[in-house]
Amino acid sequence: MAVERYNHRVEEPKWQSFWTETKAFEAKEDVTRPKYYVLEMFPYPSGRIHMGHVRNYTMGDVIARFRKAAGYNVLHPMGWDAFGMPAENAAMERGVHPKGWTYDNIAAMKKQLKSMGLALDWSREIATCDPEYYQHEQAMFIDFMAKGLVERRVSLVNWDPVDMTVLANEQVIDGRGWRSGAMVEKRELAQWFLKITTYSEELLSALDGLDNWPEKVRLMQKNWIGRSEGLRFSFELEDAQGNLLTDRLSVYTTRHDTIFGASFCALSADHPLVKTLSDTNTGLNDFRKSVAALGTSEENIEKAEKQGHALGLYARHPFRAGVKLPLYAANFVLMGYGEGTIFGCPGHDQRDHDFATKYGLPIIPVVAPRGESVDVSKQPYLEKDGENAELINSEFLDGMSVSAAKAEMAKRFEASGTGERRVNFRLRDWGVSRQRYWGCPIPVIHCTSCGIVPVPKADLPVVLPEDVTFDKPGNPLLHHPTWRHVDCPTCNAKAERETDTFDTFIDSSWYFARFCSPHAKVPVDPEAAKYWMGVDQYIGGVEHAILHLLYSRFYARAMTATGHLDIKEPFKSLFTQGMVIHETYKSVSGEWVLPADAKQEDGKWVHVTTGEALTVGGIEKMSKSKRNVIDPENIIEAYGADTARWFMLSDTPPERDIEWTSSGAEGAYRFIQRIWRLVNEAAEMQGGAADLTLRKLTHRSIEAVTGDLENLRFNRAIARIYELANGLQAAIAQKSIDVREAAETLVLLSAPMMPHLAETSWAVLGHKAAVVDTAWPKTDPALLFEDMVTIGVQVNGKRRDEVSVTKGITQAEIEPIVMAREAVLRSLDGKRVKKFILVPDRIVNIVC
RNA sequence: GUGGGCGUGGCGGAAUGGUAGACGCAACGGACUUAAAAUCCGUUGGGGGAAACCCCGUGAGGGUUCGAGUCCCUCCGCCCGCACCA
Repeated sequence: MAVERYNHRVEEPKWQSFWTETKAFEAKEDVTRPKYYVLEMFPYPSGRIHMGHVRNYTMGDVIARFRKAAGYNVLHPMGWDAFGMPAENAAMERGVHPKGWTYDNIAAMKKQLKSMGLALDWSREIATCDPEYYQHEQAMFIDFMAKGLVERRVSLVNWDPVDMTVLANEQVIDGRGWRSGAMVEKRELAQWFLKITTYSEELLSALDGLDNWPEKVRLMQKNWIGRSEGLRFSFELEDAQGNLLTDRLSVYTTRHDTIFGASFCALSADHPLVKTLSDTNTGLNDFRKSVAALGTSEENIEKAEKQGHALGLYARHPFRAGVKLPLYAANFVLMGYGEGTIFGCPGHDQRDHDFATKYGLPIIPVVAPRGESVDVSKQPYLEKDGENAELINSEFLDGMSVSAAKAEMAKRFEASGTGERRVNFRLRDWGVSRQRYWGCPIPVIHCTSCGIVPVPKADLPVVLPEDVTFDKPGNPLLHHPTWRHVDCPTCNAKAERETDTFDTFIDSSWYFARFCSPHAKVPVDPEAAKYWMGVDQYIGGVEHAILHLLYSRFYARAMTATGHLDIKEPFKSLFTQGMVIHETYKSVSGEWVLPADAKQEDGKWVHVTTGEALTVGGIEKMSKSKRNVIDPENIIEAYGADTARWFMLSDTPPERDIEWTSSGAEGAYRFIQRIWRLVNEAAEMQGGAADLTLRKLTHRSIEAVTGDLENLRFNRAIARIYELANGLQAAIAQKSIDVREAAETLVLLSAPMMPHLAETSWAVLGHKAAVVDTAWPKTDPALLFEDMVTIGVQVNGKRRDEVSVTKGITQAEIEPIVMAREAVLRSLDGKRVKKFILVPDRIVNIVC
C-alpha cells in the first residue's frame, strides 16, 4: 500500500508550535550539567531573511540540536542588531519612523526564522535599539570613562560625505565608506574614542591561544594590529646656512642598522613641521594640497609616483660629522604611523630607492651578502635578517649581521639619550562617535563651566527622542528643538547633551554576554555569565574577521577591567561559513536576467519568453542588483524548511561558497520523501531476523555522523546518512530482516538537520516522547569491530589484487596467502621478491 | 607588491602518506504505467579488449618514499585578505 506523501505544510507548523508550547529550547542555568553555548552572528533587521541567514542559522541549529541530544545544557539565543543607517534611510526616503520600520522588520523576520524550525530560546530575545539593552551600554561607557578607556580628542577623522558621519579606520575600504561606498574625506572633529590600543599587545598575543579560530582570521587580526619592533630617535636639524635649529626631528625605524646608508629624511605632508613651513611657502602648500587630493585608494597608490618637496632644511647624521641629509615632504609617508617621518635608506628599501633615483640622491650600500659585494644602483638589496648578510661602509658596524647591528645601534642611541627601542602598532583607537539619529545616545553632557560631565547613572537611560524629523541632512538629534538642552548634573547651569550616537559596532560587541542574562538589572549577571560564557561555537561570515570580532575581543577585556565580565576571549571556537551563490545571466542590452528566465537552446543561452540571446555572467553572491536572489520564504513554502536546511548542509563543505541549484533543492526534497517512505515501511514490518551487516552499518553510521557533527563536517555527515538510508532500503526489500534499529537510527541521526520530519517519523515508529527529548544514539563497540578486513595488494606500488583476511593478521600469516594469488603471480612474472611490506589491516606492497 | 588559501570525473565534492573518485547532482539504459510524473533496478574518469584483464589518470615539471591527491622544490592558474606601515 502506497504511503501518502509527507506534507511539510502540515507537519512543520505543527512541530514548531509543539516546541514553542513545551518550551523545548528555553535554557536554564544548571551547574550539574555541562553547558554548550552556540551562537550565530545576530542579524540586522532588514525586513526579510536571505539564503545567507538560512545557511548560517541552519548550521548553528544543527549544532544546538545535536549537542542537546548529546546531553548538553544548550544555550542558543537570537536577537537583533537593530540600530543603523538603513532605518534612517527608510525614514528619509519613505517618511516612516526608524523605530516603527525596525520593529516591523523584526516581526517579519522573526516569523520567517520561526518557519525554519530553529531550536532557539526566544525568551532571551534582545534588540539593541531597546532602551532595556542600550541603557547598559551607556552605563558601561561611563565605567569605561572612569577606567581611562575613553578619550575625547580632536582628530583627523574619516568623513563619509554621503552618510554624513564619521567612520572608523576599519570601516574604510579602499578609501571608501564601507556602507555608502562614497570616497572618504579627512576632517578634523572632536570625537569619542575607545582606547582599544591599550590592549594592542594582549589582543595580539592572545590570538595564539585561539586554537579553534580559523588561521585566516587570526592572521588578518594579527596584520591589522601590526606590531613592529624598532627604534625611535631624533636628528639635529640645521637650516640651509648650517645654523643649528632648536627643534629636532624624531623618526621611527625598524632598520636602524642601515643608518650609515641614510641619504635623506622624508616627512608626511601632514607632519606639523611641514604644516608650519607651508604657511610661508606657497609651493609647499600646493604640494600638500596635491597629496591630500590624491587620496589613499588602491588604484591611486599603485599609480602614484613617489613625490617629494624639498624643505630647505637638513638633518645632521648622528654618527658622521658633516654629513647632512636633506629634508623632504613626501607623499608616501603616512602621518598615522610611527612619527610620521622616516630616514631614507635607498640601498635597502624599495620606496626609498624609487625616491632617491627620482631626486638624484646618493644610494649607499651598507648591507651585502657576507663576503660579497653588492650593486644597489638599479635595485635595493633587501636582506632583512639571517646570518648570511653583513654590514659594510658602516664604521663600527662593519662585519656585523643585521640583527647584531640593530642591537648595537639601539644600545648607542639609548646610551646617548637620543633614542629608545620602541614597539609600534598599526592599530588605532576606535572612534565611536557617529552623527546619526538611530543609534545609542552617548551619555555625556557638555557644560561650559564643568566641561565633559557623564550622565549620572541614576538618570540612565538617555532615551532617544521619537519626535524627530529627517527633512534636512545631518543629525536629527542636533535639529531637535529641546532634547539636547539640559541642566548640568554637576553645577545645574544650562548645558547640552552630546548629540552623537555610538557606532553600532558597540551594540554587537557585547550582545553575546547579554544573552546570558537578558533581563538582568545590570549589564551582565555575574553568575549567569560564569556559567554560560564563553561562546562554545560562534558562526558567522568572514567579513567580520576584523571589525566585529576584534571589537568584541576588546569589549570582553574592557568589561572585565570594569567588573562587568570575567572572561577575556568571548568566542572559544569560531567558524566562518561561506556565502550562498547563484548563477547570473545578462541580456544583450546589459540587463541582468532572472536565472528562471534563462534556458539553453542548441548549446546557447536564450531568454525563455523573448528568445533573446543571453550571456552567462558567472556564479556570484546572491544580490538584488544581479537578480540572482532566491527568496527562502518561497523555498520553505514550496519544499519545506527541512528541504532548505538539508540542501544548505549537503555536498559543499560549510566554509566554502555553496551554489544554489534548483536540482539540488529538488534532490533534497526527494530524499525527505524517501526517508518518509522508508520509515513507514519499516514501521509496518514485524519481526524479522537481526542482520549483522545492517547492524554494523547502523553503528558505523552513528560513529561517523557523531564525529562529523562534532567537527562541523555537515556534508560528510549527510553522505553517511545517505549510506545508512541506502542500506536500510536494501534490507527492507529483503522483507525478512529486522530493520527497526536502522530505521530509528536514521531518524535520530538526521533529526538535527531535518527536525520536523524526524519528529513525525519518530511518532510513526511508535514513540510517545518527542525527538527533542530523546538522547543521541549510542554505538555498540562490539558492532564497530570488524574481524575481517579487505586489504589491497600492490606489486611495485601498483594495485593488482585484494584479499579478505582476519583483522590484525601478521606478515608471516598473510605472505603465503598473498603469494598464492593468481593475479599476484601473474604480476610478479617470475621475478624474485625483494621486499614484502605489510601495513597492518591496510595494504600489502610487494617489491620485485 | 605582500600574506594566506586552493587546483581531483560533466558538476558539488570524498580520501589519518596506504585499494583515488565515498555520497549527492546530472546523464544514459531498463522495469512499472495507456502515457507522463513519481518510484525501483542498473551504467557512468579516459583509452584498449569478446572477456579475464591491461594502460593512462588528482594544474605542469622534478624530488623524497616500498608507496604521493596528500610531504618537499620550481613553475602555471584561480580565489581571498592587507596594502606606500618606515
